[in-house]
Order: sequence, then structure tokens, then C-alpha cells
Amino acid sequence: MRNLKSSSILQANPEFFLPGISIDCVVIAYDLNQINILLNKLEVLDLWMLPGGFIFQDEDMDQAATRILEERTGIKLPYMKQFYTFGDVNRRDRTRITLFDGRKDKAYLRFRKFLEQRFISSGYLSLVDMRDCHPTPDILSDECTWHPFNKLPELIYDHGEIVNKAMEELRRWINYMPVGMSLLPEKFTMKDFQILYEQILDRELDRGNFQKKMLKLGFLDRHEKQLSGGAHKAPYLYSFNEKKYNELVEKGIGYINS
Amino acid sequence: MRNLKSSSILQANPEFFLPGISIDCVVIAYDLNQINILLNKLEVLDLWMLPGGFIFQDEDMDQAATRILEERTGIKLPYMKQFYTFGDVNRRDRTRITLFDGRKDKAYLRFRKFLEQRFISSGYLSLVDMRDCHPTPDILSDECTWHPFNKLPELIYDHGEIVNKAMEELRRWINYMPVGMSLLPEKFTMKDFQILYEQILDRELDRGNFQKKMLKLGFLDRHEKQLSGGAHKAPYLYSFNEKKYNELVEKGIGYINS
DNA sequence: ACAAAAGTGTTATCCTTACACCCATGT
DNA sequence: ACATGGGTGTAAGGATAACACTTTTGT
Repeated sequence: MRNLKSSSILQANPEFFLPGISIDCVVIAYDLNQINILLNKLEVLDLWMLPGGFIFQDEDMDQAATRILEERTGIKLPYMKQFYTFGDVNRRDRTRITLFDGRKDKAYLRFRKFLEQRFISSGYLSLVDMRDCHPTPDILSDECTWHPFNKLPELIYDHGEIVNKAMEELRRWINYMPVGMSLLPEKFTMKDFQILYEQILDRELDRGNFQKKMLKLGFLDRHEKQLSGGAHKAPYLYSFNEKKYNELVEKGIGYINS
Repeated sequence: MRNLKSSSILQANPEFFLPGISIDCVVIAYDLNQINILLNKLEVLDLWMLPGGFIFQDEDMDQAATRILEERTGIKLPYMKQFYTFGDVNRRDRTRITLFDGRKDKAYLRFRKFLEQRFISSGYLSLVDMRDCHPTPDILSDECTWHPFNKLPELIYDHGEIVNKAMEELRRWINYMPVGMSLLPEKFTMKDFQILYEQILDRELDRGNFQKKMLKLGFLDRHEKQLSGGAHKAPYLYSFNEKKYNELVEKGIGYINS
């Protein structure tokens, strides 16, 4: 039997939640070559969806998003940003599902009614280090796993759209988000950093210029060389100077163009 | 007696609206020297608020925002962009008001109950030409008027915060919004255009560089000279080449730095 | 003639871009 | 030795920023 979390929607009375408002989280991580998105798989049905949840009556919306993210990822206070609220009437029309179909008890019927209302959903974008993450399915799901962004399965409702909007947001705000520090491990090579940017921006960048630009910005600490395994000069390892990095991210790190 | 609009919240049954979700609109216009915001003044109470409203059960959130904006401004399909959703529990704590206090009839009590729930509110930013605008108060208000952005009165609830967030959004996205074409009249001088940018960015720009930059971008048509009244060379009048301007706004007009 | 503001030109400086070059390493 | 990829250098072109110069107009 799986552990039930505090916000497990089957335990709680739906009266505890704000009606008609949900939260969907696009959790982004980077696995040394690929951008990954965290997905839940609905029990029984073979349907994938974004991790999400509802807002308690006495809870700020941001608090709810933080709670949901912490429960799914196991990370304390992950980087997080609300990016858009989806309010189309027909946003669920793509998928027709009926939950709990065998069951007739009051609690289930009550929840079914709660879940079947029209929902407006706020999308939150989160950037996490995959290595710190312990993906945990919610109570309606039996899997919670990473999926490469360019090989996503079919998603429920409008969740595909939500992911796309999140990626667009990431691209546009790349200079104003702690992309590197949130997604990369403690130590990394310049190549790692560059590929991350290439994946997000979806285009190739010039190696030499990227290196010089980032070094000139002055938020990288260089460490001893990696005694690497390739038939070539071993690359340096770098890490972020947290203070300088955050200052620069506030103002906006200069564009990377090539 | 004021005309009641279709969405007049006192006419309609509150059951027609989604519960707990509202829309607040930051309508921005430019009056040849100043940025102005459209505000409603609540009846009886001396309180100013953003124009806003609720979402019908069968209505997209964007449709609702469009409807509200059209009713308040009289403009058909104004430029509009959802920019943030405000969901703090205590977002109304700054102002304590009790509406309809004398009245006891059922319809009023029902509405009072509706209005007193906790609301999550989506903020929409809209840019309009002041000269095309016919500000119309909603049914709870007796005034709907423009207020210079730098002399705003005290606003209800968290509406001050909402305005600030909208202006921040405008500043950051200035290169991706049709700022000029939405806010300026059909024909305008380069000075008008520059002051608009200066007001938004809140800093002075170099006159010569601004002129050259904008002309080089190629979306301005130059007309005959204005036979102006000043003791100086008369400025040209310009207008936007709609097609070229919109193309450039899509990609992002280059920054203006000085 | 003069002041004021519009339109345009000039220059130093910086950033971007596209490479080229050398270096360290494992085979 | 050599292929491979890391780190750095360079030179052309473009953009930016600061300011100067010229033009037009009303008084």
C-alpha cells in the first residue's frame, strides 16, 4: 500500500479545496543531454498527465504549488514560477474519462462530482536538479517518471499545450531564470552548460563564444581538471557562484546569440 | 437611470458565474504625455478599483476578459494579454467593505454571499487608444475615468499590486507588444513616440538615436509636415505600417537603450 | 537675428560572429 | 603521431552611446 500524502485528494473532503481551480506543474529537469518533464500515469487508464492538485481554502495559490511540487519531487522549495492560467471552457474536451467507475460509496461520488466540474488551471513551471529528485506518484497515479521532452507520450486534456507554453516561457525568460544553477549538478563542464542552452533554445551555439561570454559574466568558479576518459584534453569543471549568479539573473543575463 | 449591461452582476444570477474566480483588467492608455489607467469608483464608498468581472459558466476566460474590456472601454477587440493570476488568501485584507448594507431582499443577499467568497483573480493587461475609448462605469460604480499612472488614488484590495505587476510586464515585454500602434493616435510625431517609450521604461532616451533606430526598423510611414505652432522646425507626422509593425512585434523589436 | 526643436551626421566603443590556432590527452 | 575535443585569440562587421551639426520655424 502506497503512503498517502497530506493533500491526497481521496482522503480529504473536497470541501477543503477551492472549487473549479486547479494547479498543473511543468517540472523540468536536465539529464546531461536531454530536457525531461515529470509525468504521472493515471491508474488503470493508460493516460499520462502533468503532476497537479488543488488549493486548500486557507492556502495561497503559490503555497499550493509549492506543496504539490514538494510532494511529487521530494525537493524542498524548488525554483518555481507561475506562467499562465488556462481557462478555456473546452480545455478537457480532448480526453473523455470517467473515474472510479465501479464504486458507489458516498465519498467517491462526492469526489467524482468535484473532479467533473469545469476547472480553470494555473500552470507553474519548475526547474529541478534531477539528481536531487525523488519522483513520487500521487494517489490517483501508479507511476511518476521522467520523460524526454522530445519524446513525450500523448497527454491528457490540454496538458500538451501547457507543456508547450511552459517551454516557450522558458525560452523567452532564459536570461531571467536561474536555469543553469537549477538544472545542472553541483559541478559540470562548459559543454554540459552549452548543451543545456542549446536544448532550451533549440539551436546550435558557437562553442568558443559561449565559453567566453559565460566566463566574462563572472559567475562561474573554475575547479581542477576532470581526469576524463576521452582521447582529448580534459575539460575543467565549473560551479556557480551563487551570489553573483542570482544578482545577474535578477537583471537578466545577456543574450546568447550564437 | 444608467443602462444595465448584459453581464451586469446585479441582474444576473450569480449561479451563472464560475465561483471564486474573477478577472481584473489593467487598461492602459496614453495621453500625449502621460500613461493613464482606467478605474471604476465604487458607489457610495469613496474607493477606486480596477474594472473587472466574472466568468460565465459557458465562457472561455479570454472571452470573459474581452467582454469586460469591451463593456468598459467601448472598443471592439482591444489588444489584451493575460499576465498573472493572483491567488493569495489575504489579497483582500487591505480593504474591509460591506456592500448593500441597507438591503435585505433575497437577490442582494445572494449576491453579497457570492461577492464575499474568496476570489482568485486573473489579471489582463490591455492597451487602447484613449481617443477611441468611451469609458463606461459598471453597475456597482458611478464613475469610470482615466487616472495618470503616477498619481493613482489608493486602490481597493491588492489592485495596486496588480497595476504594478502589469506595468512591470509592459516594461519587460515592450518589444513584443504593439505598444506604439495600440496607444498612439493614427498620426503622431517622433517626439510623441519617444515620450511614450520614456514613460514606460521610466528613463530618458537619446533623441537622435531613438529616431534613427525606429526609422531603420522600417515600420513607420512619414507624412507631410505638421504646420505646427512652435517657434521651431515643424516635425513630420508618422503612422504605422501595420503589416511590417506586426511582423516585427512578433519577433521582438530591438531594444531601445539610450 | 535668435531661440527652440527637428532631422541628420560623426565617432569611439563595445558586442557579435565566424573562424583559426594552440593545447592536452588516450590510442 | 594523430585524432579529438578543450581553451583561447583575432579580425570584420554591426550596434550603441554620446554628442555635434544643420535645418526650419515663430517671434
